[in-house]
Amino acid sequence: MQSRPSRPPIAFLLTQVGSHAAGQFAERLAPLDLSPPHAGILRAIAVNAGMSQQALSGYLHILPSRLVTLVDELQERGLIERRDSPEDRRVYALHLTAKGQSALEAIGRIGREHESAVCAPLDDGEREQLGALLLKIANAEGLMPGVHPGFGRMGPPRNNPGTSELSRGNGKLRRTPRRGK
Amino acid sequence: MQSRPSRPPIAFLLTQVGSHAAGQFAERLAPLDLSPPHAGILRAIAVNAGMSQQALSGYLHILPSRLVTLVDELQERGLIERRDSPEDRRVYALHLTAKGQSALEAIGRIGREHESAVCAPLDDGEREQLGALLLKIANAEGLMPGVHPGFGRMGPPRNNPGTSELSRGNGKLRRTPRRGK
DNA sequence: TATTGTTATACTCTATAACTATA
DNA sequence: TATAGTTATAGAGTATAACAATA
Repeated sequence: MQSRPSRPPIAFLLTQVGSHAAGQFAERLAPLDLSPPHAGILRAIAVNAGMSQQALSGYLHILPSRLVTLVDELQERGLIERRDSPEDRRVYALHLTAKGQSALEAIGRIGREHESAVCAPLDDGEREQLGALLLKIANAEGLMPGVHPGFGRMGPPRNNPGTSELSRGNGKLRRTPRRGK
Repeated sequence: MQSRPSRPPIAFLLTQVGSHAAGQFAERLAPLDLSPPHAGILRAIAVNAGMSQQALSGYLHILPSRLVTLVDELQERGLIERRDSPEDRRVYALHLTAKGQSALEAIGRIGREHESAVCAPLDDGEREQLGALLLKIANAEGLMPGVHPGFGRMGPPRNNPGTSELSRGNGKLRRTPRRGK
């Protein structure tokens, strides 16, 4: 009886390869000085222009409190705008700027590069197979089509923590609240 | 010309499904009050009994400073021992206890459950295919067979942060250093 | 009273530097 | 001087509570 070479469990391979792919994507995004959550936000706003931060929070499963920071960063860099919603003075309507549009296109190019790199060892038939199998699992688990994975910390190598161009930096963002009673 | 239904990019599916699988595994592990890094450490020590914390750090890509805490937690719960190394008084030789052995067996059972759950929507042939395709990518990326993915924060739902049974708790662990000059 | 965006706070993980004991 | 284990500290993500403005 010849024992077939045992393969690692599929669940383990999925976690390992998925985590690696996520890290690679974050690294490829780093030159744009954007993180995966930033990219996810830009994409969501492009698809659904004018959406509120609450809606975005629910869609991307990012907590509202964290969204404030991420949206601030994108706004400071001129990629998105917070416009006042005409009907409800509590909410912001989020929109891409022209600069945000071209950033999104750059992200698209990086995404295609990334896809090629990840799939490099597979031929066309194998890619077709793998896509179908993964989609089957994703559907069974009830995962949403455009909705990202866990963005939180599986990101890029934080080599110089705190030296990022991102992070804080405050120059009058956000609406001025109504004064007076 | 009929457009085929476009599938999400494979890289994206990998990240999404992999992250979800990792989260599920962490949840299944939670009843044992163990985290994925704990499980990885127990497994590594079982395979390579007597290894040092440095070796473990390199093997699992967990920083030595973080390993101290994780090893402390496993030792407090009687799953592993830090034995003095006879040749070099600086290093600890890490060993599983009997309790650690049975914990590892419980982890194995959970791992098999997890594997079944993840692969539930696939038949035997599809599992074979998927395993082969993932392994091809993992090899191309130079990922090590037993070596974990990014354990860091894609874990279980931290519902009551700080109320975990784990975490701190100090009752004389570790060697007493040589006194006197 | 409920909701949107926001601030404040606590905990965890990551990463680096520095320290102690030993080599 | 170099190394193993440890401690200290800073940064970033997660999560919850609370608050002001508005509904």
